[in-house]
Amino acid sequence: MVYLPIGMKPETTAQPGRPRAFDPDVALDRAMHVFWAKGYEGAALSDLTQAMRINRPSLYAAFGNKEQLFRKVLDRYASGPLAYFGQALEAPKARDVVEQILFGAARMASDPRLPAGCLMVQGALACGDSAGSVQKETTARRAASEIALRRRFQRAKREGDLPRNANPGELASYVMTVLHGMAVQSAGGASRDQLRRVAQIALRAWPKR
Amino acid sequence: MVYLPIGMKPETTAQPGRPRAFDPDVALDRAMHVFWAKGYEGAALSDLTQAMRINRPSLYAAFGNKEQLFRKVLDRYASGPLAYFGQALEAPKARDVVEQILFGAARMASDPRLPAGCLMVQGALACGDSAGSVQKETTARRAASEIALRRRFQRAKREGDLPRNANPGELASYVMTVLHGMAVQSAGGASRDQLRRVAQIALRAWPKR
DNA sequence: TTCATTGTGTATCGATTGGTATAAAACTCC
DNA sequence: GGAGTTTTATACCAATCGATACACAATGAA
Repeated sequence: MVYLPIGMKPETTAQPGRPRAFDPDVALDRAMHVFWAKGYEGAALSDLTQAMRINRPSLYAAFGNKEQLFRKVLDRYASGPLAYFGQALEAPKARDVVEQILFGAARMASDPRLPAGCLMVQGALACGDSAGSVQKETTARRAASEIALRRRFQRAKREGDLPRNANPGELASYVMTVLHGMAVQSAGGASRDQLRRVAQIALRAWPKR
Repeated sequence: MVYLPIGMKPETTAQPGRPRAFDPDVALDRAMHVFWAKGYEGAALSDLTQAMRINRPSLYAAFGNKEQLFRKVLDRYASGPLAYFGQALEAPKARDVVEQILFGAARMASDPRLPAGCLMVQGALACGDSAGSVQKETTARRAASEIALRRRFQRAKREGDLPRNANPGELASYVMTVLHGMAVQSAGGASRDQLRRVAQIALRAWPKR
């Protein structure tokens, strides 16, 4: 164990050996775009290395293998394009949470700088046996988001922010359903305005206070 | 051109050559299950031939190639498991149409005899370049369903079945969004009851007459 | 400089992919 | 019983898949 000087990141300490010629975060972003657009199975290693502008051995040395790279991409996706979801959970009212999630999805899914749809949905929705592990991973992350949303609605119910007969689990499942449906619509070419109109209609199902 | 005897199907006429040892429709059903569970790219030819219980040359002789087999599977899917959609369009009221679509989806997506989710959604949502053609096909079919639904709502509006300020296009887009979202939820393991509760909530957004 | 260490680039690995060539088997027609 | 025709079964094809071996380049430490 080496104790690093305070305030000095491990990445910036001088390491012996040849320094890498690429920024891992930039490479991850490029890999994210490929997985996002083509899915886990549809993204060939040649597609990834070409987009990441690194050679194959560099990819394996820096990220392990294709599956581990995908998991790192999922982390980066969650803390990047999907960050609006976690922020939405902090909105003061449950209704605001839902609005921010649905309109945030409409904004992200139609960002011209990003591929259409949602990586958590189309990354590995249905795939062969060799990708079963990453399929479970994306499924688990979607389920985790739904649980977080349910907990948020449970809190809202305690705070009198939702009617006493409201069912937080069902409401969370409904919001996630609309969210995932918007991802499919986006993958099918839906525009930002179309997605926003869908979000507007979906909000009409929200229980009156 | 050969004129066949009246009332005699071409398939039942005696053909020269060795008769095929399998029922093409049964084989198609089995192929449908594979594509449905694994997606177009995730379904290897070895998976297909094993499930269809035919050899590779028989598959190519009977169905062309993998892509043409997938398209034939899509046709069979539309006229089989997805038949409830077309029937729902014939319901007398727009509200009944939506109910039949959403609850029909809940029933189909959780049929234990069928794979989870929806083939039109997870068959080729995001895939590599080689599958771009089938991706366009599934996208086009989803869009065609939305258009059919919009036309049905336009008719409902003319019939006074929907308020004058209702927007058939937006309503159709909303219903398709919920439908596709339910497919994702089903692929993630949602039960029939969960899907039905989601459908119930989604219906609360429907405009009052 | 010299050594140790790490990243880069090329070339390749075995396995699997979608797709066929070929010959035997099973039928109809003559 | 052949002749002609179509399907089946085995074996195989080139291409691509994810993953590496190896030699060399580029750095820090001694």
